[in-house]
Amino acid sequence: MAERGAANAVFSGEGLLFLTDEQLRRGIEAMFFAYRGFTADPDKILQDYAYGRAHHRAIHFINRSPGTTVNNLLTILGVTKQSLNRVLRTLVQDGLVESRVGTHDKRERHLYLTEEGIALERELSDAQRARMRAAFRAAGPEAVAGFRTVLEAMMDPELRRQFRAGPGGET
Amino acid sequence: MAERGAANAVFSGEGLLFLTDEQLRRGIEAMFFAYRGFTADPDKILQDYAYGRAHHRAIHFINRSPGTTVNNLLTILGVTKQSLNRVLRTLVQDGLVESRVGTHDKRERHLYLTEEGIALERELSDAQRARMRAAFRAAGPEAVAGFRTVLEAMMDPELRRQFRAGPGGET
DNA sequence: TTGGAAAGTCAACAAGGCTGACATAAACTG
DNA sequence: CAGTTTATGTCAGCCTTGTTGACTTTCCAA
Repeated sequence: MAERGAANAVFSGEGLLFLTDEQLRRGIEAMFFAYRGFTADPDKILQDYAYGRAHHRAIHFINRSPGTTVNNLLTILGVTKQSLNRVLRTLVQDGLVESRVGTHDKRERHLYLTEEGIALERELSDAQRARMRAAFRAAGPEAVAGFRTVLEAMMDPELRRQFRAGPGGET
Repeated sequence: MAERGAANAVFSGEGLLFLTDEQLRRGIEAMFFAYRGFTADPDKILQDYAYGRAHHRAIHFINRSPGTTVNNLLTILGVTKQSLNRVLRTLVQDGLVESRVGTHDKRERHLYLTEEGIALERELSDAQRARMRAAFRAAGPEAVAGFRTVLEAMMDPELRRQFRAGPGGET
């Protein structure tokens, strides 16, 4: 296919970046292949525990924000409560997650990782961080900054807000 | 290029980038949230056709490499042939994909998009490219270069090879 | 020419999304 | 206080998409 000209070009101090359909297709495939690598290591570990990605996500965000409520988790994960509940139930039953009734508001359940939960979280995130660290080192600091900038720009506005707010910000 | 500082730091001309666990966690979450945005638009369109992400992936890679075989697709998609076959069957039945018996090797099926398949591919990729284009424009050319560098570094080596080879290269 | 390998298909099962309906307890509101 | 809303949990059932196992057809090499 022919490259499109001015309509899809962005000028920078260093040169011209053509946002041709072909360039964008490369970006799309890069996301697809990279995400596979991104999840590969945790997925392998999870098999040994008979858990899936859904469990990993729950464990990750409970670890990030100990004491977070079910509702907070629902917002961040973007799944239905039935879906999350199924996962949460097995994690509580297996003793990886503790669910405490709220003190302020007794309707809420505050979620914490147990010692065992923390151990699995560490095993999973060690693997994932190792790959991320290797990629960041190989790519260099400026590439990492660009990586983050583009990823942020790709998020839905509401998710971007959540992301920027960080662990403390999910009221 | 970067020098190593302390165990988790990388030095660059512009400053110190600490690869602390916290920084890496931010990178991990950025991938998670960005992938959600990345798939959001096509997912919405696919609902109208009662298709899923698996159909999108098949359509994408058949469009990228017309005449590719089922086996080629399997390698790229990283699923079992049974899983792919189910998706392919519905696409063929619905008249979006044509499957031609190989001339050279009659065991092989060569896959092509029909006119209708091309139309859906365009609708899906237009949506996905629009978001990618907006993100690339907002982030700027240097960020885009960094984005690609990090994503490549995150891929499994075999997938990275596939990615770099591009449409012509999946022998 | 025959046995194994490769490509593809069909069947059945599991994980993890989804919706809808409903229950309970706590908090809030008029 | 009565009625409503909110937070959570649960049951039932459906769909997509991953898996393994068994099978057919085709190709190729000993």
